[in-house]
Amino acid sequence: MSTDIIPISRPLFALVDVNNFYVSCERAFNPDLVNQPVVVLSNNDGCAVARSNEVKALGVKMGTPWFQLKELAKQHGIVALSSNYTLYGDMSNRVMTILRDFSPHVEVYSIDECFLGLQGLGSLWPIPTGIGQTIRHRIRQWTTLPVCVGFGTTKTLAKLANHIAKKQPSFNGVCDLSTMPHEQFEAWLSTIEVGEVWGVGRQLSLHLNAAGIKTVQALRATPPAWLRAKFGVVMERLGYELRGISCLALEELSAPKKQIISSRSFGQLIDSLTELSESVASFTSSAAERLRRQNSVCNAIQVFIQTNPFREQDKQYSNCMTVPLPNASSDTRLLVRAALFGPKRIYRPGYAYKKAGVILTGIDSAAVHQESLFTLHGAGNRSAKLMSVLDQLNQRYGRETVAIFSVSKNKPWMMQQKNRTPCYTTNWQDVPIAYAH
DNA sequence: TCTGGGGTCCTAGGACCC
DNA sequence: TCTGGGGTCCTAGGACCC
Repeated sequence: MSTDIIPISRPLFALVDVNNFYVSCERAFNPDLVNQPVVVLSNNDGCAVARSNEVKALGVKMGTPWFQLKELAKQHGIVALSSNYTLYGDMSNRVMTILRDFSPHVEVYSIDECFLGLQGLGSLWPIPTGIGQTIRHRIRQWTTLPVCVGFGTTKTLAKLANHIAKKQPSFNGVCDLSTMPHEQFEAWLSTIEVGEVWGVGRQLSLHLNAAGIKTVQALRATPPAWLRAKFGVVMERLGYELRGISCLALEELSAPKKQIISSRSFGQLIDSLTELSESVASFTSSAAERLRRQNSVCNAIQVFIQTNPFREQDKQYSNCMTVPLPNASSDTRLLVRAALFGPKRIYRPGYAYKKAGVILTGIDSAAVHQESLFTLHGAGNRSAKLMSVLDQLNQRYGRETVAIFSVSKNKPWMMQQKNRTPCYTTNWQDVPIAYAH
């Protein structure tokens, strides 16, 4: 069979990935950075979250704290830049827009990665590497960004192909595993460590290695049923995907988020409740903005605070609390007001806080599989009932002793002296601080 | 002394991704 | 001195139901 015609029925995926994305974005607007060793730093200039090839060649790992790099930076003239996420988001949109010209089936996987579904487009793009080079050329020309393209009959294989395209200069940025002769295919897989496979992280690598599975080829040769028995359904799926049986579909419609997190490490340690509350208010309002953008409502906010775990000499403390909203809402003022009960309850004086954040949960009730205390639909009955239960309890035991922390169908409440998260209470004002400990 | 089985709902925690 | 900020999915196990 000729390899340059793709049968209509055959699934084919492409993964397009921008090289060193944040660094490449910075270079687009400052050509002096080209060919220079460059890193982009995280919030507070804490860690290197993007590295140019020159920096990678120096052995700098992703996420290395900047203070550990300063000496190396001085030696090699590494340029360090603070991150500019507005810029990166804008550049990302431009790339995705260009990619939509190549296929109607697009899954934006992350800020710098995109899957294209090419099934049925064989007559339009008979040779995958051809479309790959066209994509590279056009994105380079229109945005200056360098990309690599990988093709495979499953998403996992397309990811792997992209990895090969990046590492092996001979591929010129485009690798097609779908038409590669079998011996060559196996040969490549045998050179790649199992940890490079999408979905195999540090822990799984260790366990796979212990079982004698060290290369991608070895993983591919392992019977999926055995993988399932030993590692679970996720690894089984990976096994099939590596064998060219597609288990992961293209997700063209981005589903609304099931939780929205807003959190930050502080540049300086914070010890006052006032400052903590201000941060929590600002986190909540930015999370609420994202909530409204996806047309969701939220019925519980988790607030968390913690000290700096890296300072082992300090007294450590971390705590969190889930604050319910009886009526689900996306109104910033309501959400902030509710969220502010969190720090009030869990704050302990005498600690130096390093990080805080909020998590909006119970959002988009149709998509949430676990039921929260107050759901948007039918909130009336249930929360009214709960309120009355709580009132009775409060009368009976006194307001000092009762908080509702767990609710299910046939067990409407439980008393809890010392709460664990999530702590649900319908009467924030009156639950004494001690119970939030 | 004997001490079910199948199902649901919920949570905590672990692992992974970029 | 200085150590990111988002997310997802899966599993085990407890509580509860009939």
